[in-house]
Formats: sequence, C-alpha cells, structure tokens
Amino acid sequence: MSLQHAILTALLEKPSSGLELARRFDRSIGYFWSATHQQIYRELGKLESAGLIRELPVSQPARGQRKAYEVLPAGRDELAAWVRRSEDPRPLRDPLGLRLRAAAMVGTEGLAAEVQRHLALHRKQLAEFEAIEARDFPADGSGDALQHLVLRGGIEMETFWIKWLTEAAERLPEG
Amino acid sequence: MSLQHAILTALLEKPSSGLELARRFDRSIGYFWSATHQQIYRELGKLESAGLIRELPVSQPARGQRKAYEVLPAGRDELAAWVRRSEDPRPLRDPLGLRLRAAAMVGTEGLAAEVQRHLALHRKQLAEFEAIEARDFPADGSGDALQHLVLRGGIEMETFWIKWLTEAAERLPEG
DNA sequence: CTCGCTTATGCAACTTGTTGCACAAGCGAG
DNA sequence: CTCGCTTGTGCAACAAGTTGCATAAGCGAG
Repeated sequence: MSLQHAILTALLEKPSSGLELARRFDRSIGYFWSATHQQIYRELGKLESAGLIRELPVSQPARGQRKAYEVLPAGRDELAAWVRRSEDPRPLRDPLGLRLRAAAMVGTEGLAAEVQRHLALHRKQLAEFEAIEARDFPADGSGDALQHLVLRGGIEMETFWIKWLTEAAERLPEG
Repeated sequence: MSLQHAILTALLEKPSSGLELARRFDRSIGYFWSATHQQIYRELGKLESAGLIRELPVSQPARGQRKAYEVLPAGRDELAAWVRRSEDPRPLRDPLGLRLRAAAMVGTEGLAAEVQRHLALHRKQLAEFEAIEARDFPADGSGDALQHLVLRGGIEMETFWIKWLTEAAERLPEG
C-alpha cells in the first residue's frame, strides 16, 4: 500500500492533479518510490472511493480545468497510522547484479559497456540530487530536516552504486 | 523476466529441485533478487514449457524423489543473450524513506524505534555477508571474481543502509 | 502403528506494477 | 481555419510478486 501513502503525503504537501503528482514523483518523492501516471490515476480513484481524499472544488470550473485533489481528515489519520506501523525493508531487486552472476556462467561479453552505461546514469542522478541539495538545503540549516534526510538517502544510494560499479568496471575485461 | 534468468543461472551453477532453488535464493543469488518458492515453481513450469530446462532424469526413481531440473542448450543461449542485452536500473523502492517524508507532514512518533529496528536488521545482514566473504573468498584470491564482486555489492549496499539509518537516528527526536 | 511435525510441491486469488492504447482539449504554424 | 503537436486523463490487458491454503510423503516419538 506504499503508493497510496506516497500520494497522500504528496497531496498533503500540496493539493495537485494526477499529472502534477506524476511529475512530482519523477522528482523529490521519487527518491524512494517511483510511479507512472497510470498507477497514480488508479490509486487516486481508490483513495477517493475510500473517502481519504476528494476533488478540490474550484471557484470557476472553466473548460479544460484539471482535477485537483486534497486530503480529507480520514486520509491524514490513515497516513499518520501508517507512519507508526512497523514494516520490513523490501529486499533489493537489481538485474545488473544478477547479470554479473550469470556472466560467471556464460561469459562477460558486452557487460563492461553496460556497466559503463549504468555508471553514467548513476553519476547523472547523483549530480541532480546534489544540485537539489545545494538549492533547497543551504548550509545555514534552513529547509525541512526530514526532507533533507530523505534526499541524503538518495545521494548516498547513488554514491553506493557509483562506488560498486567502479569496482565492477575495474574487474571486468575488455574495458 | 529477471526471475527466469536468475533461475537459469542458479540451475547452471547446479541442477536443483524447486525447494533447493528457493533456499539458494535466500542466500547467495538473493543479494540482488529474492523470490518465494511459489514464484520459483511457477517460473520453473514456464521455463520447462518453453523448452529452456528439463527435468533431470534420475536413475532409480524412488518414491519421494524430488524433481530436479537442468538447463538445456536453448536455456543457456537465452541466458547468454540476456547478459548481453541492455537494461536500465530499476528505481529504488523503499517504504521507510517514504515514511520519513510522510512524517514531515504528520509527526515522527514511533519512527525512531522503527529506524533502530531497521538498523539492527541491516547490521545482521551485513554480518552474514561478511561471514560469507571470509569463508568463500579468502585473501589469496581464490574463488570466482564475479561472484565475489556481486557479494561485495551486497556488502556495500548494507553499508549504505547502515550509514544512512545512523544519520536518520541522530536526527530524529525521542531516541 | 499412528499422530503430529517437517519437507516438498503446487493451485488460486489477490495486489502491485507495466505497457499500449484511446480520447479530448489547447496551442501554434502554415 | 485546420492540421499536427503537446498536455492531461483514463481504460484494458498483461506481467510480476504476494498470500493463503491444499496436498502428499517421510520421519520420529510415544
């Protein structure tokens, strides 16, 4: 049910339409949970049926107006209860590690290039996170500490990938 | 399709029955991909239908004999092709990061304890990985380099979690 | 021997995530 | 104006992963 709670969090931060949510998931919220627009629309529908959110009434319903949603008290309660619940970490799922292992059986052809490609992707992501950190969390300690912590998680995760992939690149042939 | 390829890899390393596979997934292969026995049985069925694996013929089919599978040439080919394919990393999915963010909206009550619990889990996992490393990959450089690399990935991943969760513990109230 | 425990295999139903497409409205260029 | 492009919303089908249960065989204690 994590996706529903992610949506509730995002809507509490700021009432939004489906597409706005999808965009915000591509950025901040997405460090630890990604979602496509279809998933988001589906869950918005469920959340509305469940009485946890509602369409934000608009003063002048002009044509082409996008639907925006806001969180109802029941939604806030549910989110608060979820934060207090206990939930185990999900096991890691990454195909590249698997492919390295498979390569031990069937040969490493092409893997060095793939590792380089992943390295570039992770370096790019890290640069983006660091740019966000510099912009939103200056050294003076302004900005929300919890949100900064989450961003730090994203940064350290990417740092891990870069470190490990660099090791991998050194150990693979045909660099 | 990663699970099917994980199974092919495992069967190439050693022909096994469904439950043996499930156990091995809990350990080595599972660093980067986990699976329940139900998933494994289902995929074994599909792989067999697709002609990529077959039941290992046994000399004396005693009662209670467990079915074991071995990889056919077509299966090896498919695995080799997969290793050569290009595939993007999957986005991270972890509910705890999400909950920290949600806590910025609805309060951090109970989170410090949860962070401690996760810390303990990750420390335990790290200790297990390090024990395996000490056992299977002594300093003299014996042992398969690729498999060692994959294990290093698991170790560094857990190290990341511990570092980040420690940061989180320091920043959360009511420790 | 038989009762309960463990091991091994598997089905069915459900939830979650992905892919591909459909449709409508606004917008800008020709 | 109108054609094609982009934006926003959404359905349907599928693939992947999870949960709960059903079944059967071996095994060891009483």
